[in-house]
Amino acid sequence: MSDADAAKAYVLEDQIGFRLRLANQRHLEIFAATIPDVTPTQFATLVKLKELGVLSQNHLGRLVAMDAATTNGVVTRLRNKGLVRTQASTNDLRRLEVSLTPEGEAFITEKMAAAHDVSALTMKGLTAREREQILALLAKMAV
Amino acid sequence: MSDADAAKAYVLEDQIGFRLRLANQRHLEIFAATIPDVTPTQFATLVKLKELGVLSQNHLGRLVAMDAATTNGVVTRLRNKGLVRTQASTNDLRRLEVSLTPEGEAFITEKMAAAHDVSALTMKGLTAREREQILALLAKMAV
DNA sequence: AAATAATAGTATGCATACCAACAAATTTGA
DNA sequence: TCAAATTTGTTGGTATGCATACTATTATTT
Repeated sequence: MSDADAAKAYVLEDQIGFRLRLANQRHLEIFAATIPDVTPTQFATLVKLKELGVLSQNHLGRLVAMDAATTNGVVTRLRNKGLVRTQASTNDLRRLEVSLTPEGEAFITEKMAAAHDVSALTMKGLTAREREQILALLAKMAV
Repeated sequence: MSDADAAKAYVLEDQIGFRLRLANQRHLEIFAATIPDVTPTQFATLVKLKELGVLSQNHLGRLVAMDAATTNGVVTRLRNKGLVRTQASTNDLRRLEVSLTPEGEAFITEKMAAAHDVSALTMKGLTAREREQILALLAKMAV
């Protein structure tokens, strides 16, 4: 193979998209084993509500980086689990205000340590320095 | 906040799972804009077929890191697009042999440069050194 | 040879995740 | 003021991605 061809070789396993997908798969697996009650997206939604209190559904979705359609489904499932409640806004009749139920509050508080474990387990094979590096590089990439 | 509490702070945006999800979102967006005809998973499947020729459906799925149910759907869609064909194996009646059609061959060849562009664009904000680092760290993480 | 285990593929259900189209309400601008 | 643009939320469609359950076939073990 000439140098010109070598530069063009496409090795699937070496592509950033493929490796991101594998890393994501691993993280999802660890999350499901550690916190089986909710999904990572659902947990992220609860964390934001815990942090900021009452939020409109769309605003909440933006904070968790989900589009409106996805947010709708996530909120519905959290409501079915009794972790979240919704209420029409009086100020703006378009808005649906989402907030934690007492059960949701208790759940997120109880699972905090487990959530830390998930992050630690996902990066288990990396040194402290490497963990900082990958977090920084991912942030830089996803500007 | 005390030091003990500080050690427990859970900032959603700093978690590996959240950043992986954002990076993946960015990659999917770039891929869809650059190669709108197929998805990253479908493309990966075509790449493996181009590389190895005829493969059983399950084997193909393992090479692309998809479970059997997912692989089934991907192959069905690629077949509907005319890029892939399937044929029952004569050796092993359980097996379904998957291979590229001439259209699939032409497609994957034609889109090779674009696929390289996707990877480059996804890591656009990183230096050459940083690109190597993130690829190495992701591989190390997803052992 | 018969029973058991393992593998390949299919089908269904659930959960993201995005797009596009739509209706209702609010904000903006001429 | 009032029409246009924007925002909010919903719905339907498509595509992973996993779990589970099931059939058919092949391999292994007794």
